[in-house]
Amino acid sequence: MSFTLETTDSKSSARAGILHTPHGDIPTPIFMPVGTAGTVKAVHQRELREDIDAKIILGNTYHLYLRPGCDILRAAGGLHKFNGWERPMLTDSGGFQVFSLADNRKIKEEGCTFRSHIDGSKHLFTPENVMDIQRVIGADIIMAFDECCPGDADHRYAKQSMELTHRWLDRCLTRFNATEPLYGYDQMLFPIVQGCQYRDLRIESANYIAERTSTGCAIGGLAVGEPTEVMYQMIEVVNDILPKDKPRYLMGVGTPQNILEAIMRGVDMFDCVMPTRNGRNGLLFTMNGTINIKNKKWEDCFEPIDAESPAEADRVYTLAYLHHLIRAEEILGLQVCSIHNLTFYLRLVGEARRHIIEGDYCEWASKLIPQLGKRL
RNA sequence: GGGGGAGUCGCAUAGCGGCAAUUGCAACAGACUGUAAAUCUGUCCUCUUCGGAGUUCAUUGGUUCGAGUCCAAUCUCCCCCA
Repeated sequence: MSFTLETTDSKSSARAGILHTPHGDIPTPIFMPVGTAGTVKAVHQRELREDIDAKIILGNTYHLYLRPGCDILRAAGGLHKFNGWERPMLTDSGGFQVFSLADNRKIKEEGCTFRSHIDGSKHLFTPENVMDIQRVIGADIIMAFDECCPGDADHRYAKQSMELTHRWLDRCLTRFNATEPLYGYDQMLFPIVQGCQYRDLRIESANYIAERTSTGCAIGGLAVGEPTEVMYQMIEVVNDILPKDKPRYLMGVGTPQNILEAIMRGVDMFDCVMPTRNGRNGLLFTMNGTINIKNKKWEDCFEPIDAESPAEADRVYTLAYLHHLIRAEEILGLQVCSIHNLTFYLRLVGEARRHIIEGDYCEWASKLIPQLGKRL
């Protein structure tokens, strides 16, 4: 299990590579569709494989632990067997839920206690049991348990939070190294850089993580309320320190523009709920900007959603029809929007990779970024 | 023909003397970044320099300081009995 760095752009930090996993190779830069509960919402696996051509999808430790639970996942033989996805998977550790479910949790040195959003029951997540749960889920790449620090945290809080995340990382590593994979293939553990929007903390954290990874590094705690420019600066600071021969995963980001900017700064892997969630809410991403398909202006636009798309839904259905589906709250509308957006995201990173290899990434990206931000 | 009931901002509703007027739907926009999200927010009589201003509750007239609310007549619709 390793990472092959193929090309580094001469005018930026952009890279093209291949991440090797037990369930297949992943070309980078890559976007990973989010499948929190063991399913990419509203998307069948056939479409995920054949139309979208997702190389790797995510699952979530917190959500899968609560439902269906470890007993079922273990009995199924892991999440790959349970949901039938034969390509690589990555699980987030529940660190994001420390942030997003802040009203239902309490952080302690030992770990984080959650009040289940499903039935109110209490659950303690520790670095140790989060490793154990991710062994049971069996994803190819698993994440360290961290605290995703809010973007507006003050320096004092951000420092304490980062130091806690570092101590938790050491415990994750100890447990991970003391346990064996359950299903006959290796798993990779990615540690996570924190430090909020503070340069000194990001530097400290990047160094800490760089010394402790053997597989890849994640950058967390970004796109959580701080200005976009600050996020870009933090990515630069961190990627200057992280090992060049290992993949860098920017967690939870982001818009198409964010992704191109981050690739330029040396990021290799992305995930985000944006294409699926915004898709279900009627927002389509295109190379020319975004479309709010709910808007009246699309009611009589009988053009295909995207005639050039590899996804059948994009070629077969028109914008007017999709407008109708979403207006009528038909389930197919959610499916088509999700398929469209994910196909777009995967094509975007695929194009990025091609331009990195061909040597004109910066020209291509700088021209495209302003287009992507437009509203159609 | 007789008796009873009802007319409120696109539709459906609330309203029982101090109201530009409740709620739902529809409509028109916006938000969404390691998913408590097929969710949430705003606007929704007219004009506005966003402070307000002006017209409203079938129609007309009346009572009252004040009427969507009370009274009378008219118009329309629904139900029951002949």
